[in-house]
Amino acid sequence: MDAVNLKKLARQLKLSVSTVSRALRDSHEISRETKEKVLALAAELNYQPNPYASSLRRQKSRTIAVVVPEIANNFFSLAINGIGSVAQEKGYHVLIYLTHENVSEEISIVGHLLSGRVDGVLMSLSSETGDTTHLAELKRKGVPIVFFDRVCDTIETARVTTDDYESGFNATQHLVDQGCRRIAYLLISPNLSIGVKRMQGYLDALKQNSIAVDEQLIVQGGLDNDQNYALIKSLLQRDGRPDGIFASVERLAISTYHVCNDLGLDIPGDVKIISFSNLETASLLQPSLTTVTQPAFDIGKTAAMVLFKGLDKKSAIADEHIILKSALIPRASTGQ
Amino acid sequence: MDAVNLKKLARQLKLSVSTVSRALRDSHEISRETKEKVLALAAELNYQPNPYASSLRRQKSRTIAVVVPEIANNFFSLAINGIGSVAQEKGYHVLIYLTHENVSEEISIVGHLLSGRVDGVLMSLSSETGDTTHLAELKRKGVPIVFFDRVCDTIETARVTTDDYESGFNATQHLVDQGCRRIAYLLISPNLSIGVKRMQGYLDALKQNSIAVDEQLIVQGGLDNDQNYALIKSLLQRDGRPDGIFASVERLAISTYHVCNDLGLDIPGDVKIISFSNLETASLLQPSLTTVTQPAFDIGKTAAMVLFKGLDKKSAIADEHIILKSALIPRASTGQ
DNA sequence: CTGTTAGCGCTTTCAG
DNA sequence: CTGAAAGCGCTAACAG
Repeated sequence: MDAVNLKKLARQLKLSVSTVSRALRDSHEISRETKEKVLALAAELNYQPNPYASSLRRQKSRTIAVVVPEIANNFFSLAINGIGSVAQEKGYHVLIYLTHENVSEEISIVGHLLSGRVDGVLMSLSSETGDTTHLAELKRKGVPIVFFDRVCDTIETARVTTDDYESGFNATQHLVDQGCRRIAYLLISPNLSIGVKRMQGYLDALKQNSIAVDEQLIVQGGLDNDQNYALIKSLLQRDGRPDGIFASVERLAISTYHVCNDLGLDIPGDVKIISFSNLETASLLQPSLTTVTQPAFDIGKTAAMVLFKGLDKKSAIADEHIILKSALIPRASTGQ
Repeated sequence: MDAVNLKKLARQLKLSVSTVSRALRDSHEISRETKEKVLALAAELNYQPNPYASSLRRQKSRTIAVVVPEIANNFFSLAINGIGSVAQEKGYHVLIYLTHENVSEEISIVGHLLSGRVDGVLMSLSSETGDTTHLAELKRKGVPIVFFDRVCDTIETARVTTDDYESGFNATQHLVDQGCRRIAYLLISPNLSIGVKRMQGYLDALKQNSIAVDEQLIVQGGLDNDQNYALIKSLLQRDGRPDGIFASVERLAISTYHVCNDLGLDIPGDVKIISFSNLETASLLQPSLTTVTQPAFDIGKTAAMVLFKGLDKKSAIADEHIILKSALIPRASTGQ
């Protein structure tokens, strides 16, 4: 009984379904009065077009998928905010898929996306993802993809990241400038573009300062916080303990704080720490963390804009790499 | 050329479209060999059913909407995780909508949801939401809704929250037990069920301890952190400064920390603080925050389960209030 | 067990 | 400017 559809509007207005449809889409080949009548009744009955009928017919859904490893993570939350802001403005709907840092889940999700459910995909890779044939397949099937943050360089499409190499370099240089000579680098996965590029910056900064690389100081953690805690603890208990630590992700910096706390190490007296982190979290830490802060919201927003530009023009997404600058912030200010 | 659909499979197998359809849905009225042949070809061609055709025909989309005020907020992120875990298991897709704590956005989103795009809605109200006719309308149109955390008591449907009243009471009692007598209560909106119920617990706890309520100690902040900072600062600079503060949301506790820091007030020496907060954030604060921790993941999971139960049975969602216990944790442990 | 048929609600030719 | 008709891909009667 409820179901307000075109047929009902047409019957009530004594018009054909197609005329009503055109009037609602503001077609130029409909008279002004007819349009007004149609719009008026549509508003009165609160007509909502059936999105699935429309999607089926037009072969586009005005829906995009956002595929991220996790959501309880300030970076991804902010990025999703950015994506949402432009999606909403463009009248697109956003489906969220979480891989939980898990390739098999990622593959299964990407498989679903072959169905035409979405017009495009925004994606940040899981830390387990090494092989990328599932992504190549998605691309091959013509689904527009834009990668953000954790990108895939082997697929010809747009990537949006921060200046990972430069900020890795600068972060390391910052520690050197503070007098550090034994600088550790913490990462969570060798698969991830971000960890690798930031590390390249780290290595080059060391070289430029004529500091020998000590493999022992490069620590690869994982997804398990307890394990990371243990790894970092043993790093800080070794003789020849590092005097500086560069954490390539926030979570590792937090574990480092906990370790220092428990070992009674003074920050920054005994060990200086710099990390990729968002400011809010950093400002909670005492003494506050020196951070490299990514413009997470803007990364999401930019990635979405690039995708929509492609969708609007119905052209393939350009194979470009957009790099947004992150900021090195020596000390997060506390309150205001 | 690509488009693998039922017609193509049928042609290639010399079967009718309906037989193929039934075989894929594992109907019991199809022979085993036919099924196997169909499944084999479907797998080979990597057939993905068109979700929109199916949704249109069946009038259900296997999609739910999650409407939340924001996403860069640990509680909602975790709740969405919980929702996602059960949605994925049930084969449902999750559309995310953000209201940004804004009624007008909420109304517009709810309006979209009248279209039949989703089979059900999981929702946490914006802090501005006073009038709820848009929600009543959604309910009236037959869209199943489950509220979680920030619920709407005037709509007959399921609500999932923590024990807001009890934990408000216990939090206040905890401060009294610590020797506090001038206990302030911080909230962000008088519209929100959570703020009100927690406050009722606060008031009753004071009464039970024969402590007079001082209206001056009930501070209503808002969405702007700077303003909250200022309000809390003036609260702590008054003569007759509170000796205990109960923040009904994490964000207000963090502002309180910043104020105390800047005013040189010792926590918990000068003022004791307890707040609804997640443990991870609390453990970053020094000295660590005494918290009331909500089972955010489980709240999301439970809300989703209640919704899916209704969808499975095609019955209306029961008008029930499910209450999950939150935990009062005197001190977040640091490391590990 | 399999096929034929009739739509779901919408957009879009093609005719007037 | 408006209408009639076809069809997007799938499902579900209804036949056989």
